[in-house]
Amino acid sequence: MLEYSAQLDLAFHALADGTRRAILERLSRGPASVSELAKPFETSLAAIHQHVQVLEASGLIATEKRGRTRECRISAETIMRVEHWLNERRQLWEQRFDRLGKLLENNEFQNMAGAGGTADGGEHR
Amino acid sequence: MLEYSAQLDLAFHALADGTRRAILERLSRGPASVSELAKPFETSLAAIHQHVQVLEASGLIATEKRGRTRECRISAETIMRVEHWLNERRQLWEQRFDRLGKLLENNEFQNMAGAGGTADGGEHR
DNA sequence: CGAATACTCAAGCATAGGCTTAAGTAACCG
DNA sequence: CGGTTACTTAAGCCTATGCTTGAGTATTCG
Repeated sequence: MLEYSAQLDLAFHALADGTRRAILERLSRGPASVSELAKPFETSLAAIHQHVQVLEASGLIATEKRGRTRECRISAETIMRVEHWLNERRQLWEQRFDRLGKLLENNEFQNMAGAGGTADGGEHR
Repeated sequence: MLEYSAQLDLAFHALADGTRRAILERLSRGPASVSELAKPFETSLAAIHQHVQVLEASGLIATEKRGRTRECRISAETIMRVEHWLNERRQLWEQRFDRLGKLLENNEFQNMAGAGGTADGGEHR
């Protein structure tokens, strides 16, 4: 199994392309074959096939060959992992922001009896 | 202002690199200068500076020059936009999955009086 | 069986990415 | 003022990406 960071590399890289995101949007509405996925685009089928391969390697989709068509469908796990990573960072940041907010509030109370304070809650480093 | 899709391109691309994600992790714990960000890595300061530029262009961080140092800090908006996009896709997918689940349940009830059905809830296309 | 369909694979090509080294440039420090 | 610090810029290099075209290969249909 790939290490966590390498998985995120693949997933974020896969998501960093508008065509691939459009494919995901299509698939979030239900499974489709490669040529169905290709229809909305002007690029070649081979190019879409390559995008599908990138998406599958990232774990964002899963595919299965049925006869001569390949059915592609969204896979939940990876998108959840990505959301989880983002969520953790954001929460860390928000916690810090809340603490900073409270600090500033306290400063304001203190400053009510003094002169205008700095705009920056200097707890840097 | 950049169009939405181009913003996502930049953000996901910025997130698709382990070094840049590590920088974000560091910054989610509080602002830092470029050389502080560079310390944990073996790469050159110039390389880290380039990563910082990519992150800033994506909107994931904001920076401000103070004297001869540049203070870098997380910026919330973009990370929230990215989470929002992922969340929407996942919800679409989950809705579909729920409907499919209910369909399969119904099939099971129907199949209790009949023979073994197909494993696939064939509502494809 | 033979044609059409639906990928699949392999080269080749142009651009973008990430890194390095080697200069700058702009504050600070003594 | 001169040296150190902290970026900043530029050039070059090598790899990775995304796309195309031109073959395959496997299925399905008449």
